[in-house]
Amino acid sequence: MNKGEHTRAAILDAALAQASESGFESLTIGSLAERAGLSKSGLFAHFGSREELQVAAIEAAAARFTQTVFIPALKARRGLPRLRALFDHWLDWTKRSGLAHGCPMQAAAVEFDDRPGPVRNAVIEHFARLERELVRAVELAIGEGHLRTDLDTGQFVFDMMGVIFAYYHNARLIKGEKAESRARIAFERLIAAAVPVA
Amino acid sequence: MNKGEHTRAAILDAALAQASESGFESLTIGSLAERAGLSKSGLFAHFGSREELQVAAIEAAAARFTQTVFIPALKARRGLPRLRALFDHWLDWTKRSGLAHGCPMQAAAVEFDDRPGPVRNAVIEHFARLERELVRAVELAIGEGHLRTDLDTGQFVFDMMGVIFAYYHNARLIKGEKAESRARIAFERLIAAAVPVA
DNA sequence: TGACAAAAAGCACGAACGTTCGTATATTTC
DNA sequence: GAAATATACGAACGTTCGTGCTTTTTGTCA
Repeated sequence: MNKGEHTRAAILDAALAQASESGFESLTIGSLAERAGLSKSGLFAHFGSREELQVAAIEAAAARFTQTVFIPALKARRGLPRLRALFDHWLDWTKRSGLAHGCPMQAAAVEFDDRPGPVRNAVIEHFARLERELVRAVELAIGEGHLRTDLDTGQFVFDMMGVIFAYYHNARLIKGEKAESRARIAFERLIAAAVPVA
Repeated sequence: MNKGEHTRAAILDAALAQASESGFESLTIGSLAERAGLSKSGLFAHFGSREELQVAAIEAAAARFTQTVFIPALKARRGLPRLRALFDHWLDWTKRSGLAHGCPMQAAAVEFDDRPGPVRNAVIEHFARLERELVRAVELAIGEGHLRTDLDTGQFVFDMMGVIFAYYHNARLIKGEKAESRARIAFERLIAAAVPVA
């Protein structure tokens, strides 16, 4: 890896940490340069603009999400076990990837949902891909006979995401200790309602 | 109402609209003054600081939420009908209260969940109150015999919030047309699992 | 209507914003 | 080792940030 690519990666690491703490809007050139131990101009040279930096940060977050949630889940047997693994890894992916202060993707989703532009497009793309992958995982579970053949896969994924969102809200804002157990209960009930009858 | 109180209310109206569009971080004195048709200093005089302005905006949003969601729901019969009314009003409260670009509370929750201070406290207080009220509504439904007596009320509220969050995510970022129908299906399934057996 | 208070504007400040530029220092390539 | 390129820096740009002070306008009420 080049020197340049290396520092660029280090910058994006710092950017993700900062976005996790205080959101993407807080991702200013100055503060990020200080955190990364670079001058403003030195950092700026790696990206053509602040917007490009934000897009790069989104993409880095997406890559890390894939690495932390999807790749490890492939080790589980396809079908329901893999779906459960996806859920498990998703629950604690921020902790596991050093972003303990919150999911940068969710922050970006809320901050940019009404601001058209490249950043918003990147966020939308990530969530669209995520949804596709989840639907596919559910379909695989159906194919394995683990879930009902008449299951509304889109609805299942919708419900699953709701559980995750509620978990993050509860765990991060309210600091509720029951957040995790409640999330697991909710997910298990989703599954219970989706398994074949008898 | 005094002139001062009147303009103060107008400022907070503008603040909520702006927070709905672009989040609380975008709530700068300058841009808000322009939107409200005041000078920076004229607006600033109504609040001692930007932070106080943000807190006031949170409280204004909370008040509007109560006005739009809770108060109208009191017209429904207590118990399950009122719970359904709460859900319905919650789903479209942003549209109904002129904040079509997103729930300012959710924006604040995500932006401030890791930034201690008065703003964060105000957000936490609102959600704590909201949760208490919801739990109470569920308990009322149990008391009326509409829901199971052994229902875990905290879990039910957790699940309900998940549905709402998934709805807002889906409707606002992805612009999914199915968001509302899926939210209703999910909520009805929550209720179906919570009604007394036979 | 005149006096006094309240409200808004005007003006200025230091700091931080994103961005550009010229220059120095590493690093790579020959 | 020399030439070429990559990488980083420091200074400065115009703008906007939040926030003080002072002055002017506007309401309010005796």
